[in-house]
Amino acid sequence: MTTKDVGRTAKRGPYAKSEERRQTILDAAHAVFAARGYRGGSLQEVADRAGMSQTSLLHYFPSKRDLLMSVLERRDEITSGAFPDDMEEGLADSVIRTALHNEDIPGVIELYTVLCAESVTDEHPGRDYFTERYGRLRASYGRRFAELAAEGRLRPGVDPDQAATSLVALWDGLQTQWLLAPDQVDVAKGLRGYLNLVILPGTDPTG
Amino acid sequence: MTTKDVGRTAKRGPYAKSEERRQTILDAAHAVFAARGYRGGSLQEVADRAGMSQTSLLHYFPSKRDLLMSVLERRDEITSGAFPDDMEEGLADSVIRTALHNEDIPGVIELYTVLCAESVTDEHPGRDYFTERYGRLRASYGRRFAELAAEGRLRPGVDPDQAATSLVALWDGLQTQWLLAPDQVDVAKGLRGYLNLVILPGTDPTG
DNA sequence: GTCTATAATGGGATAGAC
DNA sequence: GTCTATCCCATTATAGAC
Repeated sequence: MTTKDVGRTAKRGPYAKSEERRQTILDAAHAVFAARGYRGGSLQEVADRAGMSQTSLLHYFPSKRDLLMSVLERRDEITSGAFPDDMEEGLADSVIRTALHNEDIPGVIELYTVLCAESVTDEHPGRDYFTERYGRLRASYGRRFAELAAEGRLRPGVDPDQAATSLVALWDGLQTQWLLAPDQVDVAKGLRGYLNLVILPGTDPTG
Repeated sequence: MTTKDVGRTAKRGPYAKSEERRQTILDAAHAVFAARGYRGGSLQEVADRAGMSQTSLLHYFPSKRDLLMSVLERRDEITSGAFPDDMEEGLADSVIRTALHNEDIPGVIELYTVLCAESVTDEHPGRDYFTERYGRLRASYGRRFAELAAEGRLRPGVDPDQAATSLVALWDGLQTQWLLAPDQVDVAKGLRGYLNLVILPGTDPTG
């Protein structure tokens, strides 16, 4: 959205076409890395998809590593709405909505699952990104669960921070199984099941 | 164990040394694939670790793909005891024990996490292995939860099959987070937390 | 900005001597 | 069984013409 607006408001600016080109490349790279991983995907394949030569691609992104980092940064924009801090929506509803939303965007879950696990390998450029991302997610959901606990809406004995870690872990694990057997695994149902166990029903409908 | 026994009982047989060599290679390949993934790891690096040339390695395993499949098969032996069908132990205790056991074997969790996610990429040789493995795990744990349900020890409203899927998903996801931040994530604790939510205490101490 | 050409490196796999 | 030598292919990245 931000990008398109730039394109509209600065259509004749010196960077308008260049920015459009960058977006095309990022789309292509997203698809390639999702389908083949970072190490398994090649700049040539990205260039083919983007309709340009491999060297032209390197004019916009000076290295494969840079390209990956830009893809990861843009992923956050695509899935924004995924984070629980954006509205007065209940935690459970927010999570389920985001899970269903992501299933509808081709390649988003593949990219995330593949690159995340690949990032734990030696010298992988995406490692810091995922480490920091998980830290943020645990802290963010931990706060939400703590709020629920303060309202007496967390099941007794459940630790907010552990619930946050487990929610994120469950989500990731369900997506992995879903990618391998989409007919046998229902991500949203699994998340709902967990959240129903942990969160007690409240009088406030927005809980 | 099987391998060592073969070595002992057939020490002077024609295949004893060859089998030993194969095990050395599999150890090396396990370490390399765990640290760099399948696509990121090279036969040369495996050969270096095993103390032989890359071509000698290919004498024992005709292709990189064959090597990977053998590593995956042997992984099941290394982690045997991981499956809940081997003794009269409670489901929860069995899971926790296996989780702690795996943490102590260097590279086992790395290998599993990295290769599993990598296997969802295009034309990855490990894909069928992980798809079938998940199918077996869901079925196996699904039966265990169903048994508990029949004893009235599953929390009302919890579906046994969904609990099985979720347990496996949670386990995987916790391991991924643990690999990226071992000081901030406790796999066994997270699993125990989930199992305590789902399984009700029983009079039988082995439940 | 885009391309061709190419450098520089590394990959998996094969042939064949010993 | 083990090695050297090599093939053939792919990769990322750079140089430089246009």
